[in-house]
Amino acid sequence: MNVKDDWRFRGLIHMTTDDEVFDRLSAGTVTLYVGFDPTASSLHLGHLFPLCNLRRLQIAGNAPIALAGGGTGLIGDPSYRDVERPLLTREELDANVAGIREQMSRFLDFTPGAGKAQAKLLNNADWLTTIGLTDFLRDVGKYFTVNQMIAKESVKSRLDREDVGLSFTEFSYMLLQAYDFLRLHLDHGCTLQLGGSDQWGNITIGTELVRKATGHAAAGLTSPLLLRADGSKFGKSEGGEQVWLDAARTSPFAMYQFLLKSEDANALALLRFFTFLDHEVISELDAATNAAPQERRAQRALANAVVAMVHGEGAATKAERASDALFSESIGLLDESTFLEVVADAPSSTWSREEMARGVDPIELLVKCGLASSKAEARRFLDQGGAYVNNVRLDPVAPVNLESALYGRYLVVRRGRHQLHLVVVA
RNA sequence: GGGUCAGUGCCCGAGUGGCCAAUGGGAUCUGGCUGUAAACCAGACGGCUUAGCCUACGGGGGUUCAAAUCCCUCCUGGCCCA
Repeated sequence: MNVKDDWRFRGLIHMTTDDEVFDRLSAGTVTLYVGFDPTASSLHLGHLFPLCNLRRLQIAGNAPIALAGGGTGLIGDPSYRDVERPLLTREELDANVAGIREQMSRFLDFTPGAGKAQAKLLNNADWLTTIGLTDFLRDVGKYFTVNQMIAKESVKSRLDREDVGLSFTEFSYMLLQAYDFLRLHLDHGCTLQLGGSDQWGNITIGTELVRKATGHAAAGLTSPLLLRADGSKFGKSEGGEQVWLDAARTSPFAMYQFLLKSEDANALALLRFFTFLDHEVISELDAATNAAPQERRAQRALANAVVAMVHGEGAATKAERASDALFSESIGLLDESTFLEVVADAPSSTWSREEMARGVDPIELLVKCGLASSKAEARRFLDQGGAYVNNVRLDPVAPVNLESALYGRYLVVRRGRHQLHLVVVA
């Protein structure tokens, strides 16, 4: 497959420093890298986008480098951020990088079996924390003028603000990233950096450094940022939580649900970004979405493909079944074992039979289940009709007792459309 | 170091002595409509033992019957000067 055609079709290209880079990518001869922040010990859905791009290019025969920003993470990228981010300690960063390494191997081939296209995971802390200040200023700093640095959009927007400043630490960030590119070029023959469109300024300063310091050509390629219809960032679930790739943090079911609920306008783009489906299949799903959006075929295909890629086929199938059962039938019609499988991912707690038999105040119930953070909030949900037990709306003043339990011992407590909690009566 | 402006609820931002748990917008949440979307409409949005009480307007102290609002001081930040 011609890389350029594929990337065009999928809408993965925002800007490139030179178009001929695609010829080299199609030939499968490029070593390329993308950086990411190791801000947690798990990757999240947002990280999956650049990882998919690396995977695509590795499949085409190119050698991908995932660069953990263990060193730049000590500094913080000011790009399009309102305020300086908190600095992580070296220990935290090292632990995070270790956690991420395992997850990446699900998408990239780090084994020698990949031959020339073998993937690497590097940490820029290895060189950024060891280079001397004077060496850095002499070998990197001398190639750039402050004039061009403050002309970068990422810096300019911060300088224009009247309430916050830009620390020198943040200002120097772009030089550190440029130095990464130079190091990877010198040590690994890396000639291309990928990134989101917000990274354009950082990337071009890197290609410039490689050119000035070595006389070699280096390229940059950015992809569009994933945004929702309202312009907010993609990847947070309701409640503003990240959708993690770690099953212990975000269950496969929750991830499936998140993707299934994608807006129509986004689903088709996400399908292109996050799956490896053939163009014909994607085009079919485009048509299906236009013809019958309510069937959400694109969303289903997306959710299935991504969950399968991250957690395996089995997890995807289970999540799909659970989704169908929970939202399209009455829960009470399921047999007990199917029921337990469906609610397996939901948070749960065990209550004593005596307590339940006495009857539980609905306010108490919501708070104890963690579905309301205070009694005032619980009261509000109840008054607004937003609390349910086994899909039956709760009466704010009627105690809940064993009568409403399924199989005599399960209560599926729900708040709003999607927040579930399973109460097991022991 | 000097001058000056600012710090309000998740965010932005009104409020310059009582009518302030604090206008407005955004975010968020719930309900409605739908397709478990989007958009739109309605409501909620500090806490509690909820017709009441408590805690809150950067921290501390003070004036006053009464302070987010006045005074002192400290902290933090922007801008200008040195």
